Amino acid sequence: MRYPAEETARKHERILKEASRLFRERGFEKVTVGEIMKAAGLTHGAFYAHFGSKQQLEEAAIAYGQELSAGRARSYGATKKGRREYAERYLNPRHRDNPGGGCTMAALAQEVARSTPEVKAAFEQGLEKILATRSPDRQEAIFLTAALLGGVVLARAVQDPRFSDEILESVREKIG
Amino acid sequence: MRYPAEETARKHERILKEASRLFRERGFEKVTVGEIMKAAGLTHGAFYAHFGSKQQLEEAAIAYGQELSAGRARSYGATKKGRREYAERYLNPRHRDNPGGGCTMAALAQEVARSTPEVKAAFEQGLEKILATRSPDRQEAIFLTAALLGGVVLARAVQDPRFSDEILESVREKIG
DNA sequence: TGTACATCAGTGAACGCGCGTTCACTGATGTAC
DNA sequence: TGTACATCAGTGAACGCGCGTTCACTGATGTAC
Repeated sequence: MRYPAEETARKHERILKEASRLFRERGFEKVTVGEIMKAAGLTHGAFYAHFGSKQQLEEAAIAYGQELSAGRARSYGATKKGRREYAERYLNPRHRDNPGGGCTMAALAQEVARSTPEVKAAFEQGLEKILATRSPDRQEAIFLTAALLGGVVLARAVQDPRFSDEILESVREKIG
Repeated sequence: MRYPAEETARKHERILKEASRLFRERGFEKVTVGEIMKAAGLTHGAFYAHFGSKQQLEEAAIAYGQELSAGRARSYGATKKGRREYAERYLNPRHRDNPGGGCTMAALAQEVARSTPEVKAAFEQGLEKILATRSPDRQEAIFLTAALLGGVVLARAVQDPRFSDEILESVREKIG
């Protein structure tokens, strides 16, 4: 049956939000269209009224997730203090243990690297926004982003929790 | 039919090598057992004479890839010069454009993070070896590894080649 | 303002493909005697 | 040293499951008059 336009828009947003979260938690491949729709409170068939394909959803979810990150990003100028605060928030066990609520790049950058030009473009556009927000010193912003990302990615990939903590702390101290 | 033990060992090694390369190029999920076996010059059915499952091959391939990296790693002490040389080799367009021949962590760390404890343990063991080889200053080694990794991961995930080069250069300069 | 009809988001069954895995079979190797 | 037989890596067909996608159908919404 037909639904009010406003309600449809809300559902569309919900699909995006849940897809973004699930993709960050488990990666594109390990999340099914059915799961996403279930998380959004719908059945899988309705998916194609909102997105042309899973591929296109991935694109939209990356854009959505990067937009979230850009919204959370704060300028810290290029001061030591600002940078340290940034690092403490990012290189944090809470962030490490909650990829679904965390940075899209730290969760999906490698899958994006192997994906379509469209997905990479969405990632890139978001990254540009995040860099611009973080610092007027572009080189500094790029370096900080790479180091933070690398720290969280490594911390998530190891098995021993103490080693993982050590990685977060080491990168934090060297940055700060 | 039965084959000489030595030949079987060579084939086993070939499967591992090709799996490691293909996984780095395209990720675990996008490479099939059939493709790996074809690359190794065999048919897919023979796979289960060498490995218990695709999962177990992933584990072995991570260990294999990390071993390769550890073998390539060189100690640079904690000197500026050594560090700069390291960064120049790692944060390099050639490395960026050749994931199949490059660092396993830069290609697969995020998939490892979502994988089994066994795969993460194999990753971790390799990382420990690489850290020990790189520098006696452990904190320094961890930081350098994170920054290098983050730089290559970001450079691979963006669409614009000039932006990608800029990322490599920025991280290189800030490290050096 | 009321009526007739077109629209379209949503449901759930079904389709078809690809993939990991299994299996019957082969035949040279390696071993027991 | 020779003979008989068990072993087992490899082949290629087949299986079965899960997934993305399609489709006939529903019925309230929104629109035309």
